[in-house]
Amino acid sequence: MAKLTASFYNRDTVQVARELIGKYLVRRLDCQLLVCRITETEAYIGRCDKACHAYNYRRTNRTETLFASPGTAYIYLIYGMYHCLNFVTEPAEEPCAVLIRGGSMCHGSETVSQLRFGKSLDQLSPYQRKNFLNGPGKLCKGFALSRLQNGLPLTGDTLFVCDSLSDIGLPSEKLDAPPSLHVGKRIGIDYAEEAVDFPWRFFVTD
DNA sequence: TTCAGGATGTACT
DNA sequence: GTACATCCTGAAC
Repeated sequence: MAKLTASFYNRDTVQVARELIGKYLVRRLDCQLLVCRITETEAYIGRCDKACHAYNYRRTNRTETLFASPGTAYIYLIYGMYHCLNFVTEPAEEPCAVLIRGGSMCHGSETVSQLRFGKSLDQLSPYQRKNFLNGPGKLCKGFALSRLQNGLPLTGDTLFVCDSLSDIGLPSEKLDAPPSLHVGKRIGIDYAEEAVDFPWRFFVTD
């Protein structure tokens, strides 16, 4: 299976965040594959970014994973009940990561529906279908990701990213038009002073 | 369609 | 004690 290697993540964090848009996030759960196309990311760079948990190289139990090798999953609990999935970037000891903020479902929808809502796909309201994976907490819940998966290597078989669905033996998507990439300010970091204005969020619209 | 408010636990001061 | 890289529900429009 062709998955992105550590060298993909071992680069400038903003560049990695931009290039992750449109790639496929794959989660192996028991014998099933859950797959979505990544539609929204944000870059966090510890050496200069007050919004980053490891700003100014602050190293605590929670941020330890951010200092790990590029291509490691950093997953933490937020607001007491939700989790956020990040990919560690740049060389080890540089605390940088890309937050995966949202996705568009490709494969395994029924399982994800059960994980998210405890209901079958055909029992969901239109509102629930529309807001299936459009947020970091939703994506983690739907893909069964929690702190148990913190530190997992993205070069393994449990969680990884690939360029194309054919890389994992699924038929390719046919998109009506190549989605256009948007750039903007990051979300939910109003406390971060000058860093609130950094244009480090990337997303596509449907 | 948007809005306010509450749920919830951990890290850090 | 306070803040937090969020989400859901229900009420009003």
